[in-house]
Amino acid sequence: MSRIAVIDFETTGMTPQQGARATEVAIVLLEDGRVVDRFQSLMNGGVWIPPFITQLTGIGNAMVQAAPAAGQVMQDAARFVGDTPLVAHNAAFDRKFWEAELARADLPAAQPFACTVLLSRRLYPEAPSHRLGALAAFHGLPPTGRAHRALADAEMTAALLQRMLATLRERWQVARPDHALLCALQRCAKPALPALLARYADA
DNA sequence: TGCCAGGCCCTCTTTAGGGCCTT
Repeated sequence: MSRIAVIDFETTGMTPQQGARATEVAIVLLEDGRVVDRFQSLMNGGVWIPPFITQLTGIGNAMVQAAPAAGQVMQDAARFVGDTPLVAHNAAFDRKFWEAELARADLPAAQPFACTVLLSRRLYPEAPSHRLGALAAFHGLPPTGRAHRALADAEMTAALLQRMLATLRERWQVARPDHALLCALQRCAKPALPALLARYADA
């Protein structure tokens, strides 16, 4: 059985290195490409949320102040994920917050990440944009809720990933795409793509 | 004072620069 956890953070800024903290996390668990479970929580990191972030996400200071402590949320999130490999849209961003918030909670972060932006650039070079909303429109994916809320974006990323898994099966005859293939695919040079996927294709 | 990320990709590239993508 192939398990993948799709994760999305809402935060107060672009990077923890500049003091930004997570305000919400959502995780959608896929087994063999099907959604089987979800985790979502606002989280209180004890920081002020800039107005433009509230305008962007709809997450305000009162909401976060009433939320569980960030450390408790990360403990629950880490337990939910276990050793399941992770996927995110622009994974470099979410991986930094995953690692930073877990480190604050004295928890290890050993899960490998795959990135749907990099995968999309490989699988759909014809897409006009690889932003999450643009890809949803490009593929005709149904709406999942307010954009820039963690669960809605994680659900949309999961739907995009499901579309990618279907593309791998239908266009490239890869019967059981797994996280290891996604990691190889996202870093594979374009000319080498057919050879890589041929190795994974059903004989 | 002015600026502030960073990894990846593309190309009028490779002794580099600019755009994308995430909040």
